[in-house]
Amino acid sequence: MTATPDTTAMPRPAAPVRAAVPAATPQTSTLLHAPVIDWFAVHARDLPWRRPEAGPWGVMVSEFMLQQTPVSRVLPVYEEWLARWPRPADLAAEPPGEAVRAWGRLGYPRRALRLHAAASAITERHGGEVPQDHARLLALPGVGEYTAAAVASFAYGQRHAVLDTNVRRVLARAVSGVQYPPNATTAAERRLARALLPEDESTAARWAAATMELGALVCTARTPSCTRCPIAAECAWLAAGSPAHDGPPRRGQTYAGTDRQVRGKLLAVLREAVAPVPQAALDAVWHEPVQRARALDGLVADGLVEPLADGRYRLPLT
DNA sequence: GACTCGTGGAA
DNA sequence: TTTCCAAGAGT
Repeated sequence: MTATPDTTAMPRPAAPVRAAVPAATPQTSTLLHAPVIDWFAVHARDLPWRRPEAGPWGVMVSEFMLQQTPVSRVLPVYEEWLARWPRPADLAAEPPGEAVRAWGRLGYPRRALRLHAAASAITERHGGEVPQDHARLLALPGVGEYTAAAVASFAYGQRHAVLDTNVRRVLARAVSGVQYPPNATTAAERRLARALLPEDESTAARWAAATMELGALVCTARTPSCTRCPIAAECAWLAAGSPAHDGPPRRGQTYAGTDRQVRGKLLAVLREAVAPVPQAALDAVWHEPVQRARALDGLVADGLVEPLADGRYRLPLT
């Protein structure tokens, strides 16, 4: 286990005091790796994007769809998507509006637009092959720190810290001894995740998938099944008596009455329509004209909706 | 860092 | 019924 420097600029006077995170010693790592990886070997779900035939493109599509959306709702859309667009170039060859339509009700439809844009970039810049390099993945539209690491790790077997909400929760409990991680990912969490990463590349990739799956199936947000947990004996949170979360409340998301709800209703009309939609059809989805106009303007600004010269609207052709 | 951005199922 | 929350990214 190599100690990773946590700063790139070495001379730094008055380094900030770090939170008292339990040291991720080599002993801690080796203690956790085997149980979690062995558990994964037995309990991993048979998800289509984990099968060899999915390939890097399948992995990437699944990662886009799974951003803030549960597996159960992604499954059918994923299958249709890969059947229709088996390669990035297939998707890039169609208008972005078709991606938005096929996205259906997965939510956050800008992800569909970004996946289409990513497919175009892959086609143009990478010869139609999903890049392997983390930096090149990160440069694609809609690919952030998590997704770049996930594709590099799951599709190409590389060694990366894959920090999603599941992994963050597992580490918060097992190592840091708290019920929930902070609202936003911190530098301390990244340090911890990197320190816990197995040295061996393929082991690291399995560790990433295994910790994620553990968080999804056992170490869940609401009612974790600690009796089924392979590392219950090592869990700092359990050892501390499963103390309740303290600190600021985790942000709830109100939805009713927001612009997001209005945008969703507007876009739903356009997804179902086979021809451009007249203004009146959009006016019918929301009573309040100011908010309705703001939502529609936002959709146009985002490139999710295309206004026509005759006053009608449609999903974007370009 | 704080916000915004959809949707629907489960507790 | 209301609340929570689900493999985040971009601004």
